[in-house]
Amino acid sequence: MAGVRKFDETAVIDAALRLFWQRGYGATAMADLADATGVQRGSLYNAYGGKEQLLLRALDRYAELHGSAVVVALNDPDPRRAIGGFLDAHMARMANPKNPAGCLMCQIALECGGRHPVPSEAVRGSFLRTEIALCQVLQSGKEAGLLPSSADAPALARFYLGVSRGMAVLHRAYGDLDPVRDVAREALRLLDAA
Amino acid sequence: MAGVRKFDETAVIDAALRLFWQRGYGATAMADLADATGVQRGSLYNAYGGKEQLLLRALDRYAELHGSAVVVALNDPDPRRAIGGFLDAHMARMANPKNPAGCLMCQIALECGGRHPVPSEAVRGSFLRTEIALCQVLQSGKEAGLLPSSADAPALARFYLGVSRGMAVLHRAYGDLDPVRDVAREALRLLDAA
DNA sequence: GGAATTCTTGACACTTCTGTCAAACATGAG
DNA sequence: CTCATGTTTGACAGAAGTGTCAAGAATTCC
Repeated sequence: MAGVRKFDETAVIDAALRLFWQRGYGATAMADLADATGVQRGSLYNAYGGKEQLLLRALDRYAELHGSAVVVALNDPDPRRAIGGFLDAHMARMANPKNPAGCLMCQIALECGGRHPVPSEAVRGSFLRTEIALCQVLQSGKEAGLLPSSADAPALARFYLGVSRGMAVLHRAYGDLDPVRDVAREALRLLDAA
Repeated sequence: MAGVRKFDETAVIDAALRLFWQRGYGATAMADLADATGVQRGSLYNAYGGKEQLLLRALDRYAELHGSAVVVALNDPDPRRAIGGFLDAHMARMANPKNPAGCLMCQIALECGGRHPVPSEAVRGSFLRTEIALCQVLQSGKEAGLLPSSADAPALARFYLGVSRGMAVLHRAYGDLDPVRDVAREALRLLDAA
């Protein structure tokens, strides 16, 4: 193999991740990416094929960077701690001033919904995987007697998924973490109830 | 006043509402609006000034069309019924196949966050008003003894605001109302607990 | 009816974006 | 050293978008 790639591929994907997250898909131009990375536009097309593929790579990278904390949290066998950690992981991401506000997945879900089937499907898959992981924790907790037998694990999983998405929207709209903390705290109380 | 406006202004705003909701702000071109309404682009600029002002009008119209049901629901003195009605109003909007998926306010909150201060502020104001209305219902309910005195009305208000936003994101991502219903049902249980 | 005022229309200038390509370049294999 | 292969570069073509404007059209007021 001759003609070796000169730029740092991870740096390019990270820049794409950041720009798509900050500005959205449509408002991020290939030229912005070229500016941010110092890589020529032509090279980006050569290496990745186009903007949409770059978005898909960015979505994967996002899951890799920010999904792992979520997965770790959900490994806790105690559902209350697991869900608490799940919400905390989201809040930690939002509290980090290096990250843009909100959540890339929500951003893309809303912007690309319908109009860009491929990234939409990727986001849907990510949501679904989260839902399943939440459901497993809740189901196990129920079987271990840590949750009342009346608890509806699939519905609760969707609930906490929805709550986490709502937190991201509020963070983006308000630019403040306080309301987000309130949402998480109240949401968690649902597991204490019984 | 001579030279009377020929087109139906409400129809134009409604078309703008629909397009911005469906496609987002950036992806909707003035030409799309011209096509959708049969009004020439130049007339739209003459009448409204530009795209951003049209968005603001659309946001107002959205609040007028879809906010009233929410307000009515929150007039109920029983907080549980009020919040239930609040969530139902959102679900009724999403269940209507004539409406695009999700929620225009969320769409704009995410897309315009930071980059377009004026509409962002409009959305933030709408969120804030909802929060206040929710808080009042909860506070009154607390004072009437319909909620435990331990209930944190401002936090619960933010919680239900966040839940409603999360429901919109899930609706947009999944294109299905079932997960949304689960979220609402579980969220409402928080008021039963005590 | 005439005049003033406002709206409409189509065209224009300008900017921005996407995607492509040929030529120049660099590097590893033989 | 030479060649083959893949990368970089800068330019190009084309599409789409925004906002503006002068000329024409229509309508109300006097």
